[in-house]
Amino acid sequence: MKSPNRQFKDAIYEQFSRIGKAVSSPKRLEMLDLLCQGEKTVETLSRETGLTVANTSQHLQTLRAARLVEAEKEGPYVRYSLADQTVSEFFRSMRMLAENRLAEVEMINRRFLEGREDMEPVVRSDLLKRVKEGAVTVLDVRPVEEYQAGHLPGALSVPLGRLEELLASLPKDQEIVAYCRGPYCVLALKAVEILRKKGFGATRLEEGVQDWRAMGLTLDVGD
Amino acid sequence: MKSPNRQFKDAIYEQFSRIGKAVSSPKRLEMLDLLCQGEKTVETLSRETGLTVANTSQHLQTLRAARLVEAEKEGPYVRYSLADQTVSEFFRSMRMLAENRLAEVEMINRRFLEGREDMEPVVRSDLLKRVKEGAVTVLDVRPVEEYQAGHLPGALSVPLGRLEELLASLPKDQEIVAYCRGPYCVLALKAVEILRKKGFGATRLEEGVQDWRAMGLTLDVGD
DNA sequence: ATTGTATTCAACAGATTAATTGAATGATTG
DNA sequence: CAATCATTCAATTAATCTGTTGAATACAAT
Repeated sequence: MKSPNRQFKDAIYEQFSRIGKAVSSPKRLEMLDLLCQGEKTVETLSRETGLTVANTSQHLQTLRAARLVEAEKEGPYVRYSLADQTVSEFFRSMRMLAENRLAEVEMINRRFLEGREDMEPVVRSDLLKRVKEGAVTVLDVRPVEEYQAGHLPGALSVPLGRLEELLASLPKDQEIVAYCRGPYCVLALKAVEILRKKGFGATRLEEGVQDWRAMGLTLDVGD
Repeated sequence: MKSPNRQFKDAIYEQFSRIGKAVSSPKRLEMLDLLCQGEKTVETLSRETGLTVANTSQHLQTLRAARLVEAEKEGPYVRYSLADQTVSEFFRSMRMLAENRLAEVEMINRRFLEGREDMEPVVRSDLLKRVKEGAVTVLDVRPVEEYQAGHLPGALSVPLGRLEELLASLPKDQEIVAYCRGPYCVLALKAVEILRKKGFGATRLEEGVQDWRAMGLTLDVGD
């Protein structure tokens, strides 16, 4: 009974909604965010999200059905990764829409950061220049694999768990800037807390590598 | 029992998912797409989408709860409009992700366009220049209100319903280009069919005004 | 073969959602 | 004041989705 025109529209928007359905679950969004940092196994994602492995696997299959991620068997593991760089851009545009439009996001942020107000994110405009001049040390405090998948030029890989043991190799008299996965990741926050307690002049960089990429800056890959 | 860290993450992704939930329904996406063309009343949207008015109203409230659209009472009507230009950009990024990643979209498109293969979209690179030179006539075949909300510089407003009566005023010897809401809108397709039947040299422009805006081009507003 | 590990499948209960219907609101017009 | 119209609300049903559980697969290592 439907006109071909309506059939066409229904079919098209039905397809579009596959993307929407895939990103309508908080946990899937968390996974996508993690995958934006680099590929990960089911188990890793399960640990990071706090879901059971079976549940994680199912969510990943939902994401795969929407073609947002891809799976690849590697040894005993299955490695999931973003299907495409445009997925990362889409996720970022969604994140920014939420930040712009949903006042709740800022409220939650503020409440969580309560008592760490002094953690103002540093200005990033001339950061790279200062890194090159050796005037500042930039730490990538994410897991090593994520550092290898892409990091800011000149940044050192110092996973949060190994920060304490690497403290000795850091310059006491120089400004230190730590970054992690982005504004909603706590790794850099914790790193700065530790560094300050030990007497370092440390600040947090709010942006993650996705943001740098989106700003048109090139990233270093590997070691 | 949950760590504050986890509570924070859950809360944040919960917020992000509000956007995702809002765009997880085909009908809501169709509405958003329509609202990208300009503000509309509940009734108009109901007519365009083929939903009951009550159902349309409910979907609009879902969109409003996610802060994607805003409602404003105007006389006996309630006018809904996009909350923000970034919503339009987000929708576009979602549309393009679907086009890139979901092969089904192209298949549906091709099947629908079957038999109109000659409707190849025109190259747009030098279109505006040729419009200025008067070498080509551009028709905006959407409803007048949408034309007024924003249209290509130099385009004439010729709503599809009034095309027949306006045929006489169109140049027989000149190239005519028709555009509408975008690649998934059929208005321009129909316009071109009619025009060709009457002996005009007409082609279709696949991009809609959102695409032009995204390309950084300015639009004309009003008459 | 057997064991162990990573992942996936299948089935279920509980929660959420979409569409329908009919009634209610609320403002404007006669 | 009554009537009309656009919109919203409330209640219902059918469908879909999430997370859990326990079993099944696939594949190395022993």
